[in-house]
Amino acid sequence: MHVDMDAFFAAVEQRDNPELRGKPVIIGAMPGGRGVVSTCSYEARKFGLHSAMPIGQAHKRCPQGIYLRPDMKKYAAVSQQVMDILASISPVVEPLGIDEAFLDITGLDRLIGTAEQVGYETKRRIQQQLQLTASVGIGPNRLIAKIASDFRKPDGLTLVPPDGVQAFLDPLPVSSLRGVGPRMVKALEKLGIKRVAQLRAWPKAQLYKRFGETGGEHLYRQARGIASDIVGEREMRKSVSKEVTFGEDVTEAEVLRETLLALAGEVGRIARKENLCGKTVTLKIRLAGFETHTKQCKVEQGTNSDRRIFQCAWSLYHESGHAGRPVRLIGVGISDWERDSERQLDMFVDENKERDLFAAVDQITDRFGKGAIRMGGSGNVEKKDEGDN
DNA sequence: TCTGGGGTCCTTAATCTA
DNA sequence: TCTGTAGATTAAGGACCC
Repeated sequence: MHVDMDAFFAAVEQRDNPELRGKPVIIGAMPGGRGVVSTCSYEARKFGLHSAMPIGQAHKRCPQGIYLRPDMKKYAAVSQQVMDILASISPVVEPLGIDEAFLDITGLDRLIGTAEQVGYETKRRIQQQLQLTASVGIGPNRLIAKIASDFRKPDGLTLVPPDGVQAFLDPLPVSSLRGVGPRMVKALEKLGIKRVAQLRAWPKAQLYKRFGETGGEHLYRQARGIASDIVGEREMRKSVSKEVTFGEDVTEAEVLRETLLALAGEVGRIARKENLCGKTVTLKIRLAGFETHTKQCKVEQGTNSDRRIFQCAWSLYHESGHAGRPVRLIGVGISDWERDSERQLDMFVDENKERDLFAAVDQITDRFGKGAIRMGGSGNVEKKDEGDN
């Protein structure tokens, strides 16, 4: 089962401010500045507004709308309440972003009822406890459940039985499928493919030829409703990053330096809070004209220090060859986490540099196991790069 | 005309390594 | 010890998602 909150940010604001109810509410950038619509109420959607629309365009179409900046702290708190309710339905909940989640509802018939009854009960609890509506999709796997929750929005419930998958998918536009965005839609349209049924008619070999092994396989499976039915925990994050778009393009090095320093501080703070040390630092810049570049460098030892992150990013900026050009956006991130065992081994080797090499090898083997080191043919000792040791 | 911020995953080309 | 090569890794860009 997939549960998706309706117009989440806007709905929370409307719930908490009765004067906003029934009105077009737009959460995102403020008109006049740079930015896009994050979420908007269904009243605003009547004017053609939608997520990711440039804020100027939105304001043109709906000048009477109420424009608000997002209050992420508040939404995160409400999100936690939603997740708690979902946890009261099933022990297996996999959050997906702030406003949606997958649930494994296998075997709940004795406890709550049929799959459909589980869906309605979930909606009822969210409505009663939080005064918010959610849309629910139920299917034999993640793909079908996810598409189904989108099928009757807002406040909808769609159940697709295993033998109804193909009939459900066939008439849908290919853009309903996961990973099919504007670019892929265009590419498929060129082949005369607009709906899932048309996609399904294409042989696997042809799809492989046009979209590569990964892309082709992905399309082939999705057109047939084949996907994983495993609901699990959320995996560990793979990167931490912060970026800002300036109100006006910036050329002065001092402003960029100060900004980068602040961003590196934010990244470092989050990494330290989550006990993560990254071995790769990435600088992102977007120049006037929306020309975007990233540049990364490796650090010998994983880091989450503000200073170190900033130093790397700042030298990357100078190496980039873009110094002096007007900058629209600047950002920095870290990734490629250092494993704990890796750090311990590095520290141990550092401490023992001056000692007899072979005595050190014995000690390392004692402490970290035989797999931790390997002797090279010319007698050099290398750190082993795989395995938990 | 305008295009945020925080992510993930894929592709491609260059480089390293067994 | 030298050399060609397959496979892995890295760096950058881009598509996509919420």
